[in-house]
Amino acid sequence: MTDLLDTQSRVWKALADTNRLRIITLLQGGELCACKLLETVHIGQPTLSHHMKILCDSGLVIPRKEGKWVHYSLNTVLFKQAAQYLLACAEQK
Amino acid sequence: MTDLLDTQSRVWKALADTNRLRIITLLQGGELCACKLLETVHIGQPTLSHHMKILCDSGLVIPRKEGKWVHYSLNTVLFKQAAQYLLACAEQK
DNA sequence: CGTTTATATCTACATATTTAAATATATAGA
DNA sequence: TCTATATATTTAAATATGTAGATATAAACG
Repeated sequence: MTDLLDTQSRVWKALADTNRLRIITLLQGGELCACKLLETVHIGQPTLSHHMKILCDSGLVIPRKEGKWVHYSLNTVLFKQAAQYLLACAEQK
Repeated sequence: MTDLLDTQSRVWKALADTNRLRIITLLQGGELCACKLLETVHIGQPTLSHHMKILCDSGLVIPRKEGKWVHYSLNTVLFKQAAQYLLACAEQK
C-alpha cells in the first residue's frame, strides 16, 4: 500500500544528491565502469560504491558485471516512467 | 557553479518524501488550502507547514494567500522542466 | 598459491531530515 | 479590543544520510 509510495520516493531520493546527479550526467554519455567514474567524480571509492548501490537499488542505474569490473548504465525505461509521472502532475486541472 | 546542481537536487529532495508525494497527489485535483490538506494527510499542523515550505522552496508548489488561508497549487511549468531533464537522460546513447 | 586490482561491506562520525510540542503571527469577526 | 481560527516558527528528539578509514570479497594473473 505504502510500498508503492516508498518505491517511488526511492527513485526521487536517488536523484536528490549532487554527487549522484554528477554520476548520472556522466552515464548519459553511455555505460561506464566504477573506476572511470572514480576518476571524474571526486569522492572516495567506498563512497562511490555506496552511491552506486543507492542508484541501482532505485532502479535508475543498471550494473553489469564483467570480470573484475562493474559497468553501469542508465535504465532509460525507468527514467521515462518517472518523467511520465511528472508530466501527469503538470496536467493538473 | 554547484548552485545549479543544488537547485536541481532541491526539486528531487522535495519529491523524496511519501507525505509530500501524498500532498502532490491531492494537489493534482487542483488548488487546496492547508486546512483541507490537513484533513486528508494524517500529520500534525506544524509538520504540514514544514512540508509545504519545502515544496514551495523547491518551486514545485506555489502558495497563494487569501485572508487567513493559504491556497497551494502545483507549478506545472517546473514539473514539465523536471520531466524534460529525465527524458534527456532517457535518450542516453 | 600469492599478489594485484576492482569493487563491496562494515564501522563510526558528522550532518541533514522528519516529527511533535510549545509558541508566535496574522486575519476575521463579535 | 478581545477571541477564534489558519498558518508559521522555534526547539528538541529520533532517525536517516553522506562520508572516510579499515577491511573484505572476488576475479585475473604471475
